[in-house]
Amino acid sequence: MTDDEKTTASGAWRSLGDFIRGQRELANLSMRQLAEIAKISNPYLSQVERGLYKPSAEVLKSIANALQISAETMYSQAGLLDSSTTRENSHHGVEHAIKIDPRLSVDQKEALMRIYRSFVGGG
Amino acid sequence: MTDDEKTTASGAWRSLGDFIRGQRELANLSMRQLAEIAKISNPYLSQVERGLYKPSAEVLKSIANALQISAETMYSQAGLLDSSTTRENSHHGVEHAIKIDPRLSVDQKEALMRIYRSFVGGG
DNA sequence: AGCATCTGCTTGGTATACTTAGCACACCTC
DNA sequence: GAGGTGTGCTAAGTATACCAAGCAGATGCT
Repeated sequence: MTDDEKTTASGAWRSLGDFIRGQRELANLSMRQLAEIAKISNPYLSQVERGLYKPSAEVLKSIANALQISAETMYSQAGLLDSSTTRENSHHGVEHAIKIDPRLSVDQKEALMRIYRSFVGGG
Repeated sequence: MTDDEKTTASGAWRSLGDFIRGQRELANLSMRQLAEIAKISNPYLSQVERGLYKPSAEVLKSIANALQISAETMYSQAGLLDSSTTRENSHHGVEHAIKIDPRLSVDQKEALMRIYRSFVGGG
């Protein structure tokens, strides 16, 4: 590990900072302005842009919001969305949909899964 | 502010915890097992599931990974993705997924639909 | 009974995300 | 020149995310 690259703020987070700074300059906002809108402190924004800290998802979302870009893009830049999972959920289709349905209880999910699997033969 | 509802862990985070616990039970994993896979400590997982802490996006992603669900779904549950990005996930979920599954026959689809609707109360 | 081994949870500490106050330099206006 | 306002950055503190050690109850085995 070099001095340039601290354990807490290496690689991806640095490029995320660059990305944010780029977007901020593109929007013609000063650090204090953006910080104000995003409801974070300007020193903190400074550290984030230079890759010294890895901001929490909440902050990330807030910044994305302030910069008028989608939170998804932000997370993607931050490496928080895995490449494969980004767009297509068609992979697991039914099973995935059952899993994440908030209206089903655990027992109901298990029942549906069992039936579905018996239908398609797999798994 | 009441004693039941601490400032740091109210509302949305609690339901996120419930969601995680549900998924964990669905996968038949103990806390220690899931914690092991997700590379977090089991006490921490305990607190998260009970809504005492709001986990960072990294942890969220790791848990999602361990539970074999998409990080996007996780963030969505955590309220970290704005409404616009939630699109195809929970909205037409199960019914749509069943409809377009090529491995199911028409009869099987109807059966699954009937069961699903009976679970969620007719919709 | 007694020991082994699960389960989830509590406690107390460390690491780090985040803030409030303030520095140093640049560009104005008087 | 001195004072005012803009920029980004540093330093020191607080809040909180996260971990290691260990407790209490449930189950099972001999």
